[in-house]
Amino acid sequence: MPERPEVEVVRAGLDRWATGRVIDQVDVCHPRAVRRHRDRVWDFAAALTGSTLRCASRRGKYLWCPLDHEGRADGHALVVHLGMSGQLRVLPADAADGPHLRVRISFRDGGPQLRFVDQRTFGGMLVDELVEDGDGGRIPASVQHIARDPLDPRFDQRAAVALVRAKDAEIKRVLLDQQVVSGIGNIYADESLWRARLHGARPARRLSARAIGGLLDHARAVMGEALAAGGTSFDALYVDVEGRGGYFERSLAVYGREGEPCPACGSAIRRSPFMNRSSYWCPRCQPPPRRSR
DNA sequence: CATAGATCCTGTATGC
DNA sequence: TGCATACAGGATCTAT
Repeated sequence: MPERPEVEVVRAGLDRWATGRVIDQVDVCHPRAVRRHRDRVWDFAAALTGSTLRCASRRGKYLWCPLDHEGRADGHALVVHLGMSGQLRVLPADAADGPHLRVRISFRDGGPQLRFVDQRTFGGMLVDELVEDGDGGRIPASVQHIARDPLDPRFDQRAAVALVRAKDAEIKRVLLDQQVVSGIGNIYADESLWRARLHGARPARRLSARAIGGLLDHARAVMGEALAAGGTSFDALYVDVEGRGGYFERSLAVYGREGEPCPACGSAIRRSPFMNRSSYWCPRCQPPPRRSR
């Protein structure tokens, strides 16, 4: 469930179900799920066993829970990225293994397990060192490079606008660059661009600061609305920790709506190839720059 | 250094 | 029915 609203829904569920629980056993069912955990000296399961999970945090699309050992912070965290198809599920210990179970975490209290399920295995988990984040907080070293998202109270919009304008690339590509602004993926990029009446192929450096500011405002608004609806779920692949989908799919204006009328002007929504997937846009509200599909 | 494109997977939907 | 192709909520590595 991969963009900021969906990841935040998962974070809240993780926080509610896992905080304060002591890990009893970790089973890695597919080694690829743990490929980013590079510390061979301290293997993934051993690093977690006996630790207590602290409250769940998030930066962009990354989640993590700091670890306590024997009642004190040990300077590490369990980090999770859902990738394209990852789920964190809270399931009773006696529930059957689903088809794409990658990691199972059991707790000392014998209560519901935390299971990482991931069809395409682009997601993963690791135990990583916590470092200073420059704002008085702590963040996993592997998440340091991720920018704040537009809904983050510490998001610096002026700085983000300047960063966007400094990029020599199409605006959609910049919007998806997690080091510039985080949390936005293919759905909310297209929805934000539509609301801002900008075509994704417009060069970022030729947009005014005002236009980029407006675009970020729309990104913030659409992701806020999506979060309130529990996120966007096209199918059972994208669910919260208790297996429930979100309802924002029916509020999407353009994403996945090729041929359907634009909610603003009625023109047929277009789809064009973009980075091995698709962009959806309205030909009248979002005129493409010349020499673009 | 910065950017565009290919790549890692597994499954479903669609067309011939 | 069988098979081939396209496509999917992402990040990262690689050529240029």
